[in-house]
Amino acid sequence: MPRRHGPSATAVSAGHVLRLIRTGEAATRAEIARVTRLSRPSVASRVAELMDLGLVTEGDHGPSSGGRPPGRLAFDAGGGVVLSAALGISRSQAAVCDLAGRVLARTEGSPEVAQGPDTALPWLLGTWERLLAECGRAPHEARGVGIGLPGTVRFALGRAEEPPVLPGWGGVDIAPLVAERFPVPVLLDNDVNVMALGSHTADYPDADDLVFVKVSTGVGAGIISGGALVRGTLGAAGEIGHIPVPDGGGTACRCGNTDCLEAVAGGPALLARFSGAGREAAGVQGLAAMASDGDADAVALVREAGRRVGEVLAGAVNLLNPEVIVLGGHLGTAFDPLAAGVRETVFRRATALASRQLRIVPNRSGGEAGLRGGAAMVLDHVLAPEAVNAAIAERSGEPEPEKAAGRS
Amino acid sequence: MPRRHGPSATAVSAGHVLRLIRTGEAATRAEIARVTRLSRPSVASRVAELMDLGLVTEGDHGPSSGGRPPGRLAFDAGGGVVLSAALGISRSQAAVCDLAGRVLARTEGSPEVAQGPDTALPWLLGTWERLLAECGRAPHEARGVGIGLPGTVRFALGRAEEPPVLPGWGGVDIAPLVAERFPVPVLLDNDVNVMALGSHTADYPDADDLVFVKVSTGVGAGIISGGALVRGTLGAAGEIGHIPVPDGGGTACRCGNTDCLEAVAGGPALLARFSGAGREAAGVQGLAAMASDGDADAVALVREAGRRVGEVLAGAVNLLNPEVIVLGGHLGTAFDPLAAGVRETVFRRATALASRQLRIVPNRSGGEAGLRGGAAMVLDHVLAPEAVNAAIAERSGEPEPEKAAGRS
DNA sequence: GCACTTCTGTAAAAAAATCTTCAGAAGGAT
DNA sequence: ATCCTTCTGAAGATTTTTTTACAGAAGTGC
Repeated sequence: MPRRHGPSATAVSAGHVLRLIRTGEAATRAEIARVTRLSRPSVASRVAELMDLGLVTEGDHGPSSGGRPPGRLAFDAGGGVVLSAALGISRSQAAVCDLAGRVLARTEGSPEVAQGPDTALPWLLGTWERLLAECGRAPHEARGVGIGLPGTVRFALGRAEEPPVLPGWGGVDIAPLVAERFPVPVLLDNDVNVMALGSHTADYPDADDLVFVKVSTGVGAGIISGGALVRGTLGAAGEIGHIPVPDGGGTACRCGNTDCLEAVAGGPALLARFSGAGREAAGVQGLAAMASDGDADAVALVREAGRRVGEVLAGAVNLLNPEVIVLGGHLGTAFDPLAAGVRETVFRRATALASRQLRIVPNRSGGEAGLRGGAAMVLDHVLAPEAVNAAIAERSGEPEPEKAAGRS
Repeated sequence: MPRRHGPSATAVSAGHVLRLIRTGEAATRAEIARVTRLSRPSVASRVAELMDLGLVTEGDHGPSSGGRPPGRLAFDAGGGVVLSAALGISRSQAAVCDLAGRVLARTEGSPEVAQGPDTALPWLLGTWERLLAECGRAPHEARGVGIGLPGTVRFALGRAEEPPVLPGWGGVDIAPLVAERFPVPVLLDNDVNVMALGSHTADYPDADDLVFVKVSTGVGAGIISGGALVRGTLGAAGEIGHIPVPDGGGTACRCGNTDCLEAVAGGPALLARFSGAGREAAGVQGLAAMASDGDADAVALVREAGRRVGEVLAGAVNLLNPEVIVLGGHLGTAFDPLAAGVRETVFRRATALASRQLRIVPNRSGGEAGLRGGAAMVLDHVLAPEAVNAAIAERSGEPEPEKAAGRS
């Protein structure tokens, strides 16, 4: 049966072919031709374009099925890099990641971030350049930048909401400042949202309904629903730290309310109770370490915190029906006691249906969740079929396809 | 400057042109050409295809800007219909809607639905045919079917989850049964989800983060985040009826738990308390009507119910940061007292940031929310650019573009 | 009333993309 | 070792799509 000419009913672009290769749906030219019903030359042309962009490489030969073995095509994770950062008051991280989202080089430290973008941004840009050199990459190889920072961030606007958690960052248009040095897409989001994205992409890719909970000094959540982040109107979605919990005992929270989850189960509250019982711990991390080591007092405290977090999460489970809840943050490193507490209340308070498929799992990315998430965020954007097609068109067409003259 | 030939960097399909016309971004051929940077003949050809499909009509002449006035293009809402249904235990509705989602003809009643699809489906199909005849439309003009039904529905699977709220409907593949009579896309979802979609599309189209709350016999919510429905793994998202409320007094709920929102603020609970105070009402609707008329006892009761609902919604606000909360359902018709109670607690318990832009508003669609939502659900699907392109390709190409022979 | 401007439609030409055909490469099977 | 099968690349032919060019239609303004 001769195929008809011209584009098929469902046009298959180079970006679409990249998706087939990335997801493993088709690994050789012949396979792509079969799956897409495109002719071999068409496939070859698209693959060549992707190779030009450095997004695809020809790997080892595949298994022969009786004839010449196919050239196995693979997504070229090394064909570029993305820059990633996780900013925080007590800790900041920066990394260079490959196109698969793997961390190639990273740094940690430098708390100058709390002094505002004027001092933090130069540090960040310089750090990225140093990290690029460290792993032998040129700055022009960067294809995108993903940044997570505390507080509510207007993803669409690319800046932090007022009032900011990080002093001085509110209302500042950060993306253009970064783009001066790295003229590529710059994406920003809330730190926990980014961690959720990282956990989803790196550790639980099949869980399209995922809630990432960060339990550290503060308590926050990043919500992924149907594979996409839930951000809310102002970017304030996932702020579970200030949901009131029953039997809070009237504990005052820094937000002005009482019985907030954070005031009851956050790091400072636990540390205060720990020292009230005559024990001492080196911060939240120390407490988590002691709980992991089996210290009875610490375990009890963390488990109780888990119960409190679980009370709020039960509501979230009923509301969102997630598939997995990931426990992250410093207290999340003491996974067993924390999860025990969470499970206790979640499975008691949530409806049978909403919790039927629910799994409560650890953050497998450890301290890299934020960095991986930043990379994943911008990779989603940069590797999307439309973006890839646009990149191909730009490479062989006019350099600047200026916007239409009509109404914006 | 001469334009270059061939497809532009961003291919603009007929489906995309339809979107421009539907959203009002471009209303004339010349305008489309300017916006898309397509040549006039290309635009004309795409417009002609859309006219062939009955999706676009040439309306009255637009205002002249010094020369021949442009032919004003408009989305042809009358170029087809969609069938919509909102099934429930005590009430079922069916409607024929135009392509703008407006209800052309509707019926209400017939509680045979509780006997399972075997008896309800024939009624539904027959009712649709009757309604089609009523508004002078042929069955083949139907382009899609959207159905909302109580309980958790697996949207992707097109059937209700076990155990079903509607007896006999669990696990039944409903879409194929409907498609036998109407060979068009058949979409199913939870009734409240569908109402949320209807409220979003018809009444609050700018609110991309919306929570629709139905307060009737049961209490449930439909969540729209970023313009898309939040469904959850099993389709159980939005089941707020069984979130435990503080100070519930140990009220037993039919689900087995205690202090569920539904057990405290649902219709039966309110009616019981009303009659306990020596008053009588004709069901939930009657109670709502009395509250709307200013009956002091009824108002107090509804307002108290609003407070209870608000306690749960405060958590949802912190979690999802919606822009609007729509109060629907029978009790929602007593909007003022209900909203007063909801506002009271929501704005006390929710964080300042999450509730800063929050509006609590009435369901403006009244009893049509479900019907409009069913139409909106399937229209989203049928009028999507890809679907439109596929329809055009099918019309002038091979009738059955059989699937690729490769792996599924 | 007439020139001008703007918008729309048709036809021919150019460009792009696609497919088919042919030739070569590389391993497995007999 | 030779044939066969499968996969890949290159050139030519064909189709589709798009653009340019031209002609007509329908208002406005002088």
